[in-house]
Amino acid sequence: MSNPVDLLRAAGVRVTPGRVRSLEALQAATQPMSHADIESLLPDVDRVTLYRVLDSLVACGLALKAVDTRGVFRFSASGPHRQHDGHIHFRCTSCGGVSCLKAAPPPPPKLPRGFRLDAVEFDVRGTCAQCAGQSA
Amino acid sequence: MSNPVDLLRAAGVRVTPGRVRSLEALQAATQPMSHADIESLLPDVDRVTLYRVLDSLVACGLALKAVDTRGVFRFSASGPHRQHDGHIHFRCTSCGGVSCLKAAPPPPPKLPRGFRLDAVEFDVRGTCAQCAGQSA
DNA sequence: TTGCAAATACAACCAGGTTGCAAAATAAAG
DNA sequence: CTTTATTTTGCAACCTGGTTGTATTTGCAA
Repeated sequence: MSNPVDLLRAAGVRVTPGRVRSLEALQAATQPMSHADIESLLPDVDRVTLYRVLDSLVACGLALKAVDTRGVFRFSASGPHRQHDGHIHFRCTSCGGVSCLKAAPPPPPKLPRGFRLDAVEFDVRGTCAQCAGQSA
Repeated sequence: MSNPVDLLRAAGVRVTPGRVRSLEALQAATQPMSHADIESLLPDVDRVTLYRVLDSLVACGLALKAVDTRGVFRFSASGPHRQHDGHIHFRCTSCGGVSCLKAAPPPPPKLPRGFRLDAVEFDVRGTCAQCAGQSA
């Protein structure tokens, strides 16, 4: 049951063409996509509507939002099993690719009084085997 | 020898008022600062000049540039003491601010064969005490 | 002191993202 | 199948952070 319509219904939000198509696009993607990426895939969806659709998907937990190194937001479908929670990401600075490492992330540190924890992200940056081989 | 003028000279770049004052501001700061933060501290420095000054400091290794959770660039002095190396950053998803936690970062994980490590970043995201208090 | 490369100020511009509001569409009740 | 309350869409305008072009000024080395 991972088809967009059911997911949207289960999340308790209205099922609209824009949401269905955006969610399909996110699910089909192999990398987090920027607003511009998705817009070029769905040229007949209004620019502003797309911003709001993406935010609504994030709000109901069906998508994740993060900033890339240039300060641009990128969105990805957050699968039913929260598959990107609980392990470490390796980001290749050469090809931009993301690999998942098997190792478990470290435990969250203690926070000062009053701080509220949402998420921890352990990002490891470097050069992946392929790119390292090519430059050698 | 950590005064701005000497640092700039040692880095082989021209010593200008804008660079000296910006570097002083970065050194005095306890957190990475956005362009807007620095601008409000140095109101008589031109906006565009400040952008170029900050980029020049990054280019010659005297400052570090990173994006916060809202996609805004933040700058910090990369002193000889590398004060932002060796501890964890907390990024507030509400105000975009960055705080330094006392805890030491976890050791880097083992990488698959052929992968080359450049840097690890342990990012903790959530709501800082100030923002949490306001929303309550 | 002079000459020139590098830095500054200012205006215009650009990209990504947000806001306000009228018109259209969803989904639930009758 | 209608009606109705509420969301969502589409469009225009707007905002913030950041960049580019260029004439003028400044740092600094000869």
